Amino acid sequence: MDGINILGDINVVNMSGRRKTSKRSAAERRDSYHHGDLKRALTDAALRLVAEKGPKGFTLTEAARRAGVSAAAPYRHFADKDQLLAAAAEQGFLQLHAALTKAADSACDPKRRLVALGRAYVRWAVTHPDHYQIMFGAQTVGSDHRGLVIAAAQAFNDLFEATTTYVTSETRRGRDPRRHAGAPWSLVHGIASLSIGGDLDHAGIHDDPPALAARAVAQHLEVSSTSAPESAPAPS
Amino acid sequence: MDGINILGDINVVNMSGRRKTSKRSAAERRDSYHHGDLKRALTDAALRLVAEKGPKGFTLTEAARRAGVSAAAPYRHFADKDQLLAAAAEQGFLQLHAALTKAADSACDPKRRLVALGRAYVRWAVTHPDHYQIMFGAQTVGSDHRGLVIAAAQAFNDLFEATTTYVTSETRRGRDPRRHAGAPWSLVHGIASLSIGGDLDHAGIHDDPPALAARAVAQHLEVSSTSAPESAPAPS
DNA sequence: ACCTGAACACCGTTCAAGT
DNA sequence: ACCTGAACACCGTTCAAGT
Repeated sequence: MDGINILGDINVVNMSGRRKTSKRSAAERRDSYHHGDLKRALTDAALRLVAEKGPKGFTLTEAARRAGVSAAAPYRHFADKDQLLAAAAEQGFLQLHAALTKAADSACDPKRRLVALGRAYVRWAVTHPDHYQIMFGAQTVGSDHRGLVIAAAQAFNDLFEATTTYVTSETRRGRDPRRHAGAPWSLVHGIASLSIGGDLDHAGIHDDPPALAARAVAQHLEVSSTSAPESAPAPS
Repeated sequence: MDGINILGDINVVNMSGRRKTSKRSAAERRDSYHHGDLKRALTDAALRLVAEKGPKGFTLTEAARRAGVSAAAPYRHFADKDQLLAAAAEQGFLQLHAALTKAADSACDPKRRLVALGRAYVRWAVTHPDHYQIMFGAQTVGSDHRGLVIAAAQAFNDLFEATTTYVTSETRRGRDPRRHAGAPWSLVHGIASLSIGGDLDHAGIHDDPPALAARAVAQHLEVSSTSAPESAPAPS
């Protein structure tokens, strides 16, 4: 096995020792009968298709074509089309979780942390619109994909934890702090969705979405606070 | 023409005078060669399909089948599948606009009005999840459907107007009040989306979504205000 | 003016057969 | 263990032909 997988790109894997260097298209990159990391190649293709043609532009056949395999090949790795999308969504939630964790570590103050999380959430969403659309297109809840549900819960839990910490530190009655997480979560998801959908732009709201999120979360936590609402906080 | 159209349901229209009362399925309701109001029957079928099987459960063929016509018949009324969805989305935005207008009239105080709008927005969304999913599934922005874009703008404008009125009445610096509409809009859209998607429920947030919206908007407008945040305002 | 029937390309999925 | 090729049902769309 002399093949080397390059994560995040189509793999040039070969069980045999042959080399073919004349062509570079996805279909030509495969030297042997076996692909090597078809699973990854397919989720990557799904992301690219969504980025190019929107959520409805993804088809299993086209993804297989781009990966250079037959239309039946994906079924060795995914039960069906939805399971492929679920796998892509899971990837997304894991990345989002990582981004949120990193943002949370950068702030000690409970309020600043929640603001940082809101900004990081929206920033990740708008820089990965293809992922984000798949994550909330394939309904996370109804999915029977175990990993997806867990990964999504982890990402959302980052917001919940920060909200809980803030609420219990600031408020006199700390009962049911989970209840207070609905608003900030909805706020950042709404900004992300409307921004990716182009609705904010179309309505004449051209603010930088992450900055808008930071401002809005800060304002929501306390009306008289933080930086002046006129000037958005500087991105980290 | 003795046929009478019943808005909001499959029509029992006939150009001829024949009657057929034995069956009641959609396919059997049509007595004559012509349907009568196929356009409406198709958008209704689309809504029902989305309600039953989710946004991906809608197919033009199945909608035609339920309306009792051939798969080719819809093309006399809509250019393609997306145009049918756009028409359904337009209906939705008109209804939402009406609901918001009604809610706005019920409150004079700028702040209470914005709160009422937020509650009405989410209430309409969660009581019409099929419509709402179509409205934000078929991306409103990129659509070449003139009526849809206008209807959507009207609905959003209800929120903008109320926000502008509030901001200029309350704030010292009233420049660019449109900018302040992004947060409340994102908030109510986020609550509506996450609620319809089942994510809020799944995360253990079982609040009544309209009440959550009212609370969150009120809190966003001013932290020390209105009714106690512990008890949700009573629905109108 | 509106609808049907047949046709075509394309997609999701299955399965026997290849490597 | 992984992939291909052929097959089938189904969907979107078109068009000539019916009422």
